[in-house]
Amino acid sequence: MTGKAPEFGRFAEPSLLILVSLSDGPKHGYAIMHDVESGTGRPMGAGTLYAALVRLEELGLIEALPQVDRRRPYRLTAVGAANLAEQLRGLSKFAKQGLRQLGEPAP
Amino acid sequence: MTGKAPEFGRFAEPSLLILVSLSDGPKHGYAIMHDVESGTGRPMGAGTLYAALVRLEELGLIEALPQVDRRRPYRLTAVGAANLAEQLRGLSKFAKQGLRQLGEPAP
DNA sequence: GCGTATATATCGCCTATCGATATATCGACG
DNA sequence: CGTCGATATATCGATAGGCGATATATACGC
Repeated sequence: MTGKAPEFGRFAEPSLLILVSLSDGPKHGYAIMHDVESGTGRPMGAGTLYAALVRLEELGLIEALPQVDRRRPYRLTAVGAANLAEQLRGLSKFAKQGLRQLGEPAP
Repeated sequence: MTGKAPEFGRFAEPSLLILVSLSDGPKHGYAIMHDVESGTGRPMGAGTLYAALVRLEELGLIEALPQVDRRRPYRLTAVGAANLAEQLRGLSKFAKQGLRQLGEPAP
């Protein structure tokens, strides 16, 4: 090893990170950025964030709330919350299955 | 529900799906394809699969086993297994957190 | 008034994903 | 024995989306 932690292109899926951040309650972009960063240890680029917000809003998974000062808060829609829950359940099941197959003790 | 489940571009991350499939034991490409498809309900394109296999082998996460007839089996390396386990643990934790924040009962 | 943190927006590069297509072999079945 | 569908791998072109850099503007501390 050369000292650098192995970085094999880990799971990112920014949209999902954003949705989870919003599941905590409404937030504006900059707050989401920091929330995600503190949760995953790695910063999400502004480009990634705002582009993803636009896409998520177009899909109806999140919606904009009235702007306060410079802040443009978003919140999960009902559809977004339902969709997120479904994905997370699948994800959790998927992770458990993988860990089981690896012989890891179930958390 | 109106019958058809909404399909908002769900979590895919083909590489991870492949690694999990291989955590079950060595498999060749075609078998992985069907394994993943039966696990996720959606087929993985051949292009995605074979390109990902090349990448994963280059990264040392999987390795090729001797060819049998037309089959080119792969298996997880120790590094691959360790890396996969780490990612899955993170994923599981992430999913749990999200579900908790959504008010879903812990599975 | 100056620098730093907050906050949003946009641009271009580049990688990975996807669907389609090609090729070849095997087994079953008439 | 011929052909059809399943098995199996390989490769190509189009495109979306992630990433980092950059721009802009305001608020706050000092």
